[in-house]
Amino acid sequence: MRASLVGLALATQPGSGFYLPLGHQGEGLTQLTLEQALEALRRPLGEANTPKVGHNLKYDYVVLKRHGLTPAPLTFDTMIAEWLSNPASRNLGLKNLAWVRQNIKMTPIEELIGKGKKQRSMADLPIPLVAAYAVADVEVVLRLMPELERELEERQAISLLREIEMPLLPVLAEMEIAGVALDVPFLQQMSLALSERLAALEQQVFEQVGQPFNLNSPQQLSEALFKKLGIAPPDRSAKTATGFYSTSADILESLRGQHPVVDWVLEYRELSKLKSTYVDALPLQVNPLTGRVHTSFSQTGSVTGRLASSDPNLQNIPIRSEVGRQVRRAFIAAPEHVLLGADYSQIELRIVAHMADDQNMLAAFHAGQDIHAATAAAIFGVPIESVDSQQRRRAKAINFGLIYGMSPYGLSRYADITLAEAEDFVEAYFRQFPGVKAYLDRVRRLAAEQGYVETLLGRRRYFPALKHLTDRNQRNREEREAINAPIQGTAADIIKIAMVRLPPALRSAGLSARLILQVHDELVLECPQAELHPTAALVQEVMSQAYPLKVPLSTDVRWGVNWGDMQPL
DNA sequence: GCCGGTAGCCAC
DNA sequence: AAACGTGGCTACCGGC
Repeated sequence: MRASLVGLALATQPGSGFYLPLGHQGEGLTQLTLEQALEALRRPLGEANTPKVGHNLKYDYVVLKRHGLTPAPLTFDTMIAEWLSNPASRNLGLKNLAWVRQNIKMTPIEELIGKGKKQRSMADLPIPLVAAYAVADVEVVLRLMPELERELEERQAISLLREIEMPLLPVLAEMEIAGVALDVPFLQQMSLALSERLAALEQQVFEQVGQPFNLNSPQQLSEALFKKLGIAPPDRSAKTATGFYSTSADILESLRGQHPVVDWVLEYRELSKLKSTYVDALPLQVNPLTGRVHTSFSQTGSVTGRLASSDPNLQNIPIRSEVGRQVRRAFIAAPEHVLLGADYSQIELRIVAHMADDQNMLAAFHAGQDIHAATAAAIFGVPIESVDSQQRRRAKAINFGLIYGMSPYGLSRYADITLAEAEDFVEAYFRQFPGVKAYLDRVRRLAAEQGYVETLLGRRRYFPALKHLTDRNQRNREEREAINAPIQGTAADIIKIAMVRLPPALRSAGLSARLILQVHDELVLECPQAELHPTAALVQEVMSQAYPLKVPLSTDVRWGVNWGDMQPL
């Protein structure tokens, strides 16, 4: 969203490439103005009978779209293809890919523009140099494509590419371009208030410790707490790799009540995290041209099929604490618009119920029950109406643990219960949900035997070494990853289908809402106020019907003028 | 000044 | 802090 167009390299086959210099400093375009050149490109770049392929096409799409050009149809992206073939690939960059797959040594970009402070723009280089570099890029893509296509067919991933990932690409690009509005004065006011509170907390801590130090330094804080104040570390082994006693929130929580500074440090940590990561950082990310924040969605950034968001990451905006929720209130709708949020309810557990074909779990979802309460009722042997909050909380921990490939040990830690209790709960759980038990055993076996696991739509994650692993820790870790991947990945598949279908569905219905964010199980749209109800109904329909399971895909919709205060529809 | 590792923590 | 999955960002800190 910040780049400008310097030139365009195109090729129809290896050896045919050419380069159009469009934005070089004082050179090029001797015959045409930039506007004329862009106008001449408009039709061929959009020509339906001429498929476009490339590497990291979302980047090209965003830059071209900002210059008034919409490349289409986009049929093959070698970066996405490599990632689909192996989501753990470390060769997603074109230069790496060319080397490992074609033995082609490509010139690193630093060799042209340098790096660090002295880095220059492509626009400042001689045109022939840039032309050679850019043409190599497009020709290598054409050389890589047939091999990747064959491999995807072999691995039965070609339909994932054609039906999901390639259609998703322009959807993500449009979301990035749309961006989201931010209430900067609101955040600035918040920043001042946080500064005051942080300074007060810091003073209180310094007075207790007897001297000032850098409260943001875990090492200095460790010294202060466990040496100067003589607080007893809860566990001799709780030292970090650097030899200091850990000061993590977990540890500090367990020390509450032992010394007043502990509460102050915890509050300081919470507030300084929010201030530095969100309150102060987000306003700096507002694009001066659009006045909005444009995240970058990485389509190849996870091993499970999820998206990742960066610069800034808008998939980890706080919500759980009250001050955190305040940050979310800074994300606002444009004038005359509202934000529409739609999220899948318990999608991962529904996927487990479906894939495990567990009759008890399927029945709970069919009955529309609160799944954690229903789980508690099952494992504690009480009627669902008499499940208390502690039972529900423990059942919820087990359900989460299930998705993460839990061990009783991990559960005991997370749910704050003894190991023996955790073992009892897990045993009761599997007795009540035998289909789930059988499913987990099956996934572990398949991961080892065939060397991969896959989602309902065939997205694979490979575990080539699992069969031979003798290291217990390593083996258990890979088994947990193998259990989690099909669950998390199927949820990712499903919301991607909804995202691909939503824009044409909105267009057909004559509605002008735009997708602006995706947060794994949630979509956020910016919607004209007057169109809220029909849009909400359509979004709910498209999401719920994206991929029919044995249980309904329940979708909750909410709206608000900001992302922090949303009310159900 | 740049880079990478570490500690810690935000989200789903 | 850890044998419970997937990510990204900030501050610190030491090396170059």
